Amino acid sequence: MTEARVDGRVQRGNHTRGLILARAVEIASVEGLASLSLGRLSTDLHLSKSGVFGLFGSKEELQLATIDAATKIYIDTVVVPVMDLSPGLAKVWRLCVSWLDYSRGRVFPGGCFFYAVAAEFDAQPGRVRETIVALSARWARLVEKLIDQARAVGEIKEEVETAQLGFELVAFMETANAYSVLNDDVSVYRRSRTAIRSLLRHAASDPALVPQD
Amino acid sequence: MTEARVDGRVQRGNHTRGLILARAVEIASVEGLASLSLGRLSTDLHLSKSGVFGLFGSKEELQLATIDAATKIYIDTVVVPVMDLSPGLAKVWRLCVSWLDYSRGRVFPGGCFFYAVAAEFDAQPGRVRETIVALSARWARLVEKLIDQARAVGEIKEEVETAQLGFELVAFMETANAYSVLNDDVSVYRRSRTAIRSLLRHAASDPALVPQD
DNA sequence: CATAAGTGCGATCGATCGTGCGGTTATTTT
DNA sequence: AAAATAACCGCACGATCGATCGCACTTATG
Repeated sequence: MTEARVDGRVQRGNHTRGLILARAVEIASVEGLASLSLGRLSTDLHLSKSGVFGLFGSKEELQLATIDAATKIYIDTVVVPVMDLSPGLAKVWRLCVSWLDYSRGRVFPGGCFFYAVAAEFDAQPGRVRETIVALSARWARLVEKLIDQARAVGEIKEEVETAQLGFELVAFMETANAYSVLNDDVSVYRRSRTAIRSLLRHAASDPALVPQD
Repeated sequence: MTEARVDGRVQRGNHTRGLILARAVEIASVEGLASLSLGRLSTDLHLSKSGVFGLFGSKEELQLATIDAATKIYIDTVVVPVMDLSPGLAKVWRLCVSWLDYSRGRVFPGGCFFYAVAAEFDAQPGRVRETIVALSARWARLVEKLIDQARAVGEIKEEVETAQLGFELVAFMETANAYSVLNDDVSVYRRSRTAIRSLLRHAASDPALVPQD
């Protein structure tokens, strides 16, 4: 504990970076990563524009850092609470419910951060898009991994295609988010749960394995 | 034919507006409506910035006109070719296939125009968002109308919920577009067709009513 | 024919954008 | 103690933004 520094040079920088990114994530989820402006951030946080700029080096680095900050929040909110469950259909269901709760709870004020930035950069080459592509693939792999685990414990029929089921589950989650944000309506999350439950029941070796709630 | 004017005052304006909007929908589908700039459009089309501005009156009017132009293309491409089919499950299927073809064919270079702009403005109040909300609702009503027609001719089980099935169909279409654009991969359209076919077969009073292709 | 209306251009405006430079201050390293 | 490093600021730059003029030209309307 003797080596613990109360407030060092780098510590202070990281703290400021955290403040900036917290605001940046909010703005980006509502108005997009392109609307992130140094002037706006510096004004909101009572910092100098050059100060904000210097902490990230460029606008693109700021955007990448914002994605990184959102990813940490996303993992903590959606993934971590589910990972200690034992493998099986219920775990797949819990992950979907966790995602829908994350979207409905507006962890990011504009709904799912990644839905917003993916739609924004999906056709614009560059490091931002590459980063989003990688995160999207990572999310798909996680869903498929839990499906395969459920199959491994005999809770999913052998003939079910993992990638196909994963696609369908993700489709219901993302569309619920999109519809809910656009129409400012939370009732669509019920529809999404219904659809997901139906999907899992059809895939299950025993329909009773899918939780009710 | 005596009253045919070669190039009148209003005609000329409408022609120029058409040229501008044709470029505008391309840009907006890739970079978003916010990236539509008067300077960019005027440079691309060899016009003056004030000339472009004067034809629309404001940036917001340009954005709304762009949405309107995209809507016309969308209806002609996706909806019209399907509307003369006789009501039934096959018509629902054809509409979905038509939409997937529209997305895959990159009628707009950035994929579905409305997916892009909806994600961009879904959390930003204003006339643009209101317009998108109305168009989204119109699309959902169309899908539901065809489902109800199919039920009326006895091709869909009575217990199937129209709005629920509509949500699920739209989810598979939109997610295919999103995934395809982000990953520059067309194989996901096969997945989407498989998912939609499965949905319709489960809803059908007789599974054989759903076309193979 | 006279007048109104619309297209289109050039110039210009205030604002905002990302970026760079120089300097001050506090902290870490040598 | 000296030097190096990083945070942070004030200032200014070139570029671009949406918007507003005045003006020339063409066409529609009375």
